Amino acid sequence: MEKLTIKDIAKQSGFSVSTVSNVINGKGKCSLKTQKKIFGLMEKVGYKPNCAARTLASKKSNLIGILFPIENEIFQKNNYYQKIINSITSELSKKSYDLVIGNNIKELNILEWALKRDLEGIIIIGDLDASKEKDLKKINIPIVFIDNYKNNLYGVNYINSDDTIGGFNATEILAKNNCKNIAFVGSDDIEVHSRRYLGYQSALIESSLGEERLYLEQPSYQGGLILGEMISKTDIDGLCIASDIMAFGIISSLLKNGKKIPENIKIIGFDNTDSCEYTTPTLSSVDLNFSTKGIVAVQMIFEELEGKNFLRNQSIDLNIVLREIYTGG
Amino acid sequence: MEKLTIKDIAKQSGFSVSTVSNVINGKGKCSLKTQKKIFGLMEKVGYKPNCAARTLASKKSNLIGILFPIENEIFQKNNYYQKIINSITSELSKKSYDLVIGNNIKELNILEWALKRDLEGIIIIGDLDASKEKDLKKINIPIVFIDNYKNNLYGVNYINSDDTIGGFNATEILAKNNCKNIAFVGSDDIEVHSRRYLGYQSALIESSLGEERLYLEQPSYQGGLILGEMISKTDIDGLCIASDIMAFGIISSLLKNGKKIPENIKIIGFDNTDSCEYTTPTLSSVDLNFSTKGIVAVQMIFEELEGKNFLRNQSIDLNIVLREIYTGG
DNA sequence: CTGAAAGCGCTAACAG
DNA sequence: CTGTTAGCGCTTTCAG
Repeated sequence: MEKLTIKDIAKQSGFSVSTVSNVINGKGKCSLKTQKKIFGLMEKVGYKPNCAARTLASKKSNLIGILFPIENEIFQKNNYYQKIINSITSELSKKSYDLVIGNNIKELNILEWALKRDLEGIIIIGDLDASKEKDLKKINIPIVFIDNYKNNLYGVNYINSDDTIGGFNATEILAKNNCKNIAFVGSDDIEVHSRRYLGYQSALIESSLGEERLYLEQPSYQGGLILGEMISKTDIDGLCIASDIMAFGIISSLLKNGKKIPENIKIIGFDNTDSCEYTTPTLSSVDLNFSTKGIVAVQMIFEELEGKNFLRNQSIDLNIVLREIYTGG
Repeated sequence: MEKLTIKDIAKQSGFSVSTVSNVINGKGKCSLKTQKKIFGLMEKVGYKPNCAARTLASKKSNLIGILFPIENEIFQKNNYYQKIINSITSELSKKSYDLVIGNNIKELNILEWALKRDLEGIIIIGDLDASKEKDLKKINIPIVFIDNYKNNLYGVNYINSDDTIGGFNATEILAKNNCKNIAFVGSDDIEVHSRRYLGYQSALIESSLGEERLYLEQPSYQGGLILGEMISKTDIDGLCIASDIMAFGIISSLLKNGKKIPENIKIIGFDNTDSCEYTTPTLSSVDLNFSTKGIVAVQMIFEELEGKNFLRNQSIDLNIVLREIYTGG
């Protein structure tokens, strides 16, 4: 564990400290020769500028913070983390930024955290306690919300899916596959579910299909089990379910009640969780493109950092992954 | 975005900078009164010491790095991230440390990363490129490997599961549930699978059950599908499968070939992925206790940092989660 | 294009 | 118990 400093590089290369610094940061103009010499030496001896010193002197920490809704079960069950984290870190690495994870979002004072770590940007997944919103206003670094549907805060960026279109498309696919009695399943508690329901409604009208059928329950596997029991006693032949987890519960109840899937009932869920591939039959589902959201979040932050910022409310296309349940087995 | 410094606190409290610093860091002895006054003021004005300055002066960055095997599919499918990250960050928050995620493990020079960020510890999940091992030797901060089974490196800590016991216990449960022809499924490529196989072998002997039956394939859903076809033509009535993902493929094939689960075949998988709860029937599985591993990793690092370190190779108990497939439905 | 010198905010001796 | 002061390693004026 050597500890080379910029002075060592200056001495060994024969240039002054400030020249080395300029070369490293691409400031001031140095001859290409000088640059090559200095970069060459740095590479050779394995020198990397110390982040703390750099941050202290320039306030550039090369650090982006991320906050997860650890108390939110839906997020926890969705393999959100790896998709988001992998895409964010790989995008950040292009400019050699690192990602710091906020300790326990409940107790964390976001403003103080941003200040003490000199964060250059913050990405927040899901909903945020209303009590923290006022903190956000005092923070003057780029902030991006992903999948937060309250988008009423001034001065921050939002990245979401167009859930209404998702509901519409899913329902339309069911209709095109000869479903005549399509029901919608969701939860009262969840904002996005109501948007998906809106899409469902439009699609019914568009397809001239009869009255709406709405089933509401807790957004859990258990909730799904309960609804599955009820639904198995109806003539419903198509289901647009706002959450895969609920869908799995419903499927379980339907199968136990002798329904055949997809012969009797065709189903499309939301979230495209990994489990969709592993159930029998496999489940078609609307993918919310977490990876893309992560990449876009980073790009937004960098753009705002570079001054070409205009705050945005961006919608990321979703796509429906069709599996057995759709194809008709 | 105010920018209070330690000087402001010193001035406002009437004490000197060093006294304030001492109070913050619990160094030297200050009267309780002084402490209360200073902490009270800090709280009141919302002052938090700047990390960069602190790190520069003391080398204490309060930062732990983590490296994920982003190229490893098995890890990606296992909801590893949230369990590990949640447990690690919550444990770190007790001492107000933060977690930094390493950019793309492939290109990352771990030593340089540790040096430039003044990391105080590193947690590495899964296998590491052999090419990076030599880097590790030059790093003199605590390093903990989780679920790396090469444990042959000197000077680092390892946290693993006792997979042999896992294989033994799973097989024993099947035997006690009247399975007479129990087969083991795994993949040649994966180190831990062979340990689980060892446990399976012992359990067969222990239960005086006939000859071993070993099925090897790619550790994927596809691999499972292939094996399921083969297995459905045999008299096997119990399966110990070293990977849930393979199990899901096998189950799919078995069901399609008219086998009833668990009536005809009882199955126990490994990893206890979320999907186990969502399949019909639900799948029993050996849980590898990722959360516990995360907590223990942090504790090991802190202990080593505090000098009470002795390098360890610690095994975390695993537990089998029994679901429908075991109960007999 | 290059060099000298003043800090960034904090810690860590070392006096008092 | 408390105050002064010299850096930590880097960036950034500002002269040359």
